[in-house]
Amino acid sequence: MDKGEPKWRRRKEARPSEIVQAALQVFSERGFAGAKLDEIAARAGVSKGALYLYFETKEELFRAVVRQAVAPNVAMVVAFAEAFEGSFADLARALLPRAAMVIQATGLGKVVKIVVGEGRNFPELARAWHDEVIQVALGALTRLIERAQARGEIAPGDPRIHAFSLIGPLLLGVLWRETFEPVGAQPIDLAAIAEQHVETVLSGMLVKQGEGGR
Amino acid sequence: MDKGEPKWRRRKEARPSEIVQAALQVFSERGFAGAKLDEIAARAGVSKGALYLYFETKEELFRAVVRQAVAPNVAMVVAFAEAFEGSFADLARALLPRAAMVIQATGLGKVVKIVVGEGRNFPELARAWHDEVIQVALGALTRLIERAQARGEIAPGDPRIHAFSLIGPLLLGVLWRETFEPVGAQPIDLAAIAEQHVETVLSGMLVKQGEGGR
DNA sequence: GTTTAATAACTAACCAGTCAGTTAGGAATT
DNA sequence: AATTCCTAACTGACTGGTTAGTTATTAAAC
Repeated sequence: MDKGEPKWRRRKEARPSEIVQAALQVFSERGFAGAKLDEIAARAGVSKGALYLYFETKEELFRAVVRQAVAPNVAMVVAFAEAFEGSFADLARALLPRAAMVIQATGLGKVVKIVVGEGRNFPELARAWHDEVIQVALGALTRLIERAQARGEIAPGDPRIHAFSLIGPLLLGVLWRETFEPVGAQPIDLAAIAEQHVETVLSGMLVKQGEGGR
Repeated sequence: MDKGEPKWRRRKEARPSEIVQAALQVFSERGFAGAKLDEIAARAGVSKGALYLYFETKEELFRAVVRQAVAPNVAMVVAFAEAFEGSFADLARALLPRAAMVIQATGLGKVVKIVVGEGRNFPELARAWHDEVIQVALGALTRLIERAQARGEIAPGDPRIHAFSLIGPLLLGVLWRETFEPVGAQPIDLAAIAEQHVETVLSGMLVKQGEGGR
């Protein structure tokens, strides 16, 4: 035993992002408390000890996951929305399906689940997510709604609740897929939710005739 | 040390419900994995060993919590909805605020969080919740929507997605309160969400004029 | 006196974080 | 160009604390 491959290589630069990538996977599959550092290390191709050369604690590793793997995607969607020229209705019709896609492609839904489920036991997780994701995304959407209200385009009412009205069902769809489909629930199509719900929320669920508003 | 109070009493009938009650509290506060059986036992006024006289495992105890403490409340709301005489619009206007109230009063939101967050690691949790709560509630709502569609009262489209459109924002509100308010997020009023969102979803978010549907 | 609800001390397993030791790989020396 | 030295990236066995589940024993109740 001599010449062959070395047991490991020194790759100070590449490690952190590889570890973060592996951590995203394992956190997604097992949640925060359920994720084992040994498994993260194994998937990143290093030993557990190496993790501690780059990240001080498990929580700090999770924060790094949020910052490097999640926040950029959110920023992209927000930038798209803020650069959008056209009516709010058209923006909404473009935004929801796009958000649905990004959520599925990035495994963002799984991280949401972690934060929701373990926020109570690990408040730092909830705070990091709130500051880096929610504040940014929901804040941007709320401002867009306020502007559309000022233009007389959409109905009065708390703009933040309007934002909830828009994205709530999408989130429900995400949680449905992640939580109940694996145990036998009837599958649901996220893109279909996005499409139908946008039209519902923009023009209403009631058939137009005498009825209308309250 | 003799005459005085006995160290404990045999109360075969009362124990199970007391334990379930204590378990609901502790599960709510700490999540499933985070809840310690010692703490549940302490709050129920028994030792950990006594738990195992009535429940085989931690998961079975959780199922009992769902069945005895949660399902009856859901059944009540469902019964109310199915007995309702009147338009779907009026039913929705009554149902959402009522659901919001029940959720807050019973701590149901906290259990939702557990199921969402830990369903992946403990599939039995997700299955129990799906079978005893989701199937019942969402099934009933979907049927009500189908009937309203048949009467021509509400717009065509997948009735299940319509149901998502109705309750999604409320769920988002619940998760918001439970997850982000404790770490400094701007508070939101569940009743206000219910009220505004029902009107939004029934008659639409757009101001009526040339716009309308797509 | 018998039964059994209930206890308390126990075991076995798990896992975040530590640390003493190992080895890759570049720098200095020949 | 070959050899030696040095450092820090990396390993993997270990520790300490935690907790679901078990069991030998005790005492309440009839």
